Order: sequence, then C-alpha cells, then structure tokens
Amino acid sequence: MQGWEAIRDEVLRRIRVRDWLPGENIPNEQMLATEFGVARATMNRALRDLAAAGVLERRRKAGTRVALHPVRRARLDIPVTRLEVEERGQVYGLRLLYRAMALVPRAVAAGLGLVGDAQFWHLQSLHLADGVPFLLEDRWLNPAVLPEPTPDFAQISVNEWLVTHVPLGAGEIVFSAANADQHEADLLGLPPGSALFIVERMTWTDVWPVTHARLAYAPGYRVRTRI
Amino acid sequence: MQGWEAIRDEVLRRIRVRDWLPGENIPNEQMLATEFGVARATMNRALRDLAAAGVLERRRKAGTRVALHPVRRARLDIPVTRLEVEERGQVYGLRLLYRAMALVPRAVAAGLGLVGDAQFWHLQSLHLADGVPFLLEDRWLNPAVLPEPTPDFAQISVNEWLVTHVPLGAGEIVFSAANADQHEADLLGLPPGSALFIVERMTWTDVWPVTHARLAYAPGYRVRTRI
DNA sequence: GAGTGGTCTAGACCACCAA
DNA sequence: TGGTGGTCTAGACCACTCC
Repeated sequence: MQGWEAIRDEVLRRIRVRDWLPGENIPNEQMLATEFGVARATMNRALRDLAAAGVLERRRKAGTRVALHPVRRARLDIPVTRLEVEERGQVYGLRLLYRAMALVPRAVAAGLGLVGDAQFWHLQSLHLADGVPFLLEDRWLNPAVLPEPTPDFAQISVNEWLVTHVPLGAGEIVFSAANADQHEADLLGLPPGSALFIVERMTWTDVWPVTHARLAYAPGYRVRTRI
Repeated sequence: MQGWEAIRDEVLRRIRVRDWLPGENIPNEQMLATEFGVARATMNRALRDLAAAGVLERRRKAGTRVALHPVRRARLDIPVTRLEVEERGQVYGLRLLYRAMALVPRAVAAGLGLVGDAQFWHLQSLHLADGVPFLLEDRWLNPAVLPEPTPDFAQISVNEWLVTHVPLGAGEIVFSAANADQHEADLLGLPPGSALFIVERMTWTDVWPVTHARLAYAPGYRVRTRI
C-alpha cells in the first residue's frame, strides 16, 4: 500500500504500540507532513480518515489527539431482503398477508413524529427462503408519498419498491429481541415464545414520514459486521 | 451549507428526484466540476463521499453511475458498556462471577480461527445498571496478548481494559436473538425463555486472536442507529 | 489505446476556538 | 488573537479498465 493509506497505517501503528497515548496530542499536520515528506493535503487525508474511524479527535486550534475512549465504529450494510436471501443461494418468496388503510397506532405515529390522526396503508407480508418463513413484516406506509401507479405489493416488497421509487431521506434503525406472540409464532411456524430478532425501520423524505416497518426474523438470523 | 457538501447534496437531490436514474451513468468529474464552477478535486470529494455512502458506484474508465440497489449503509457506534450505562444516567456496576484458565470450546476456537487446543482465560461477568442486571458477559481471552501486570477484572471490565491497553486490529460483531436458558435467566433475574439480545464480538491483533465475547442483554435493550 | 477516476502537490484563504 | 484544522485551486501524473 502506498500514498495516504500507508501514512494512515503508520499513524495507526504508532497509536497501537502506544508511541502516542490515548488523550495525548500528536504533532500538527504540517509537522507530520514534513516528517513523512508529503504535502499537507495528503497528511490531512490520512488523519481525517482516522478521525472518521473514531481513532483520532480533531479540533481547530486544539490540535489532533488520540481518542480517549476508542469507540469502535462499525459500518452496517442493510440490503434488500430479496437479495439477502438470494445471496445465501436460496429461493426468495413473498406472501402479502394483509393490506388495508387504517388509523396509525399511537406508538407508530410517535416514532414517525406524526401529530394528530392519520390514515396509512397497513401491510403485513411474509418473506420466505426456500419456501420457509424467514421474516414477518408489519408495515405502515404513508399513501401521500406514493406516486401513481401504486404497484401490487404481492409481487415486489414494499421496501424494494420504495428504495427505487421514492426519494428517501433520513432513516432510523433499531435492533432488539422479543418473544414471539401466538400470532407471530403461527405465521413463522414456531413455538410461541421463540426469541425473534426484531428490526424496526423508520424512514422520512426530506419533509414527510414515509414508512414504519417492524421486521421479525425467524430464529437463526444474524446481522454480521466487521470493524 | 457550502462547498463540497452543498455540491454533494445537489447531486443527491438529482438522484432522488430521478433526474439521474438507478443504473445510469452521470457526467464525468470534469464536466460536473465545470458545471458547478469548482475544481475537479472538489467535485471528486463530493462524488467520493456519495460513493462511500453506497449511493454511487465509481469505476475508472466506466465512469460514475447511480447505484442500482441502493444499499442502505448505517454507521454503528459500539461504546464501552460502562459509558453506555452512565449515558442513561444510571449507576454502573460490575460483578466478576467466574475466572479460570480453561480449554477453548470448539465453537469459540473456530470463530477465532484457532487451530488445535489452546488454554484461554474464561471470564463471566455481570454488568449492572442501578444495581439491576443489564448484561451477562461470557468471555474467552488469550493470555498471550496480556502484558504485565494483568489487572483485576473485578474492577474494570475486560473490554474497557483491552481497548486502551492492547493494540486491537480487526474485529467482527454479530447480532442475534436467543431464548435465555436456566443459567442465564437466574443470573439476569428473568423467567427462563426470555428473549435476549445477543452480541458476539471477536477481536484480533494484527496476528493473534485476542478475545471472544458473548454478551447477553436483558430485555429492553435496543441498538439504535441513523442512516 | 484512450477515457475515467484516484491521488498528489504547492500554495492559499478561511473558520474555529483555546489561550 | 494566533495556531490549528478545513477546504479550495490549478495542474499534473498515474492506475485501472472498457473498448
């Protein structure tokens, strides 16, 4: 490796071998650039990368210091469910269980920041991998953001359609665990009480709430990431 | 907002309003730089940022295209448990339940890439928030990476000590859900079968496996991230 | 081979903020 | 208010890869 990445790695090495201790200031950009024999812009790129990774903290005038509590920062890729299943070499299936307009429950409305009552699409779908229940999706969808023609969500998942047809802005994701209730257990083909991996997703455009989804994954599901 | 961020946002806007469609090539750096009236380096910065976010795909000669399957990419901060508890305004507590050298179980060894038998420290700890069980930790720790003097892990958590005293390299994190067994339920003060949020962490230095930890969180625990 | 993105440079100005 | 990082420029060379 050459260039700014090599410099970044050397800085990281010095931190790891405790040449530079946590909480301690390291030399400024110009000094390090001179030491490494590169332009300041190149040194800046290396240090900026480490700051983004949480290894360094940088402030104007105060300088650059080694982070005191090295927050481990992971990057998480959230794929579309169909691709997730197909990447395992399994056949993807989708069953739309329910679709109706309904009053948004208070808990969902609060999460989306809705004031007052609102009617959203309420959809329940079962995603299958090789015909076996993989994921139970309970979704509330703002009809106002849907351009015509609205697709038949029995064929394409709401998420997959949204992601390519609606200009999505901010989003929030929450991971948790929950015991399956009777309804969920029946649909997923599990004993009641099974531990489900729960993913809640909320999405907004620049202005409007778009959707709230509660995804309950069958046992065995894992989210994996490297640091 | 000004500068390269404003340019990035404008490019993002064009993608969201479908001026530039998924899978479609956008003009090259030089053309866009001219259009926006900036140097190519500035245009590059904006486009590189969107590529890192998964919105664009860039290849030399082929050019820059709007990603076909917009992978939503989230950044996850993994804090030290003590800080996580204290940030909720609760009092952190730690109880070391068990500490002994033992043969690494096959499942753990496989995850760490260990060949043959190895003796690691085996530690079990209970993390408390306001005196209530918060997290049950089951950890295997490579004694070879521990410099002297090894601390008393009854006072400081293994993770917190590691992160500031051992040069950590690569890491892997896996999230899942599991039903509490009798042992876990007793220690966490829960009915057996409760859904636990499970985090498995593996860490290596540049060369050696350092630790494998299985963290079982009490119900109510959530991992939250913004996109 | 040629077009594209990736990187580097030397210099400059600016925004922030601790001293 | 001065030192520091943040950004921008104009130009250059290079690495990759599609044609």
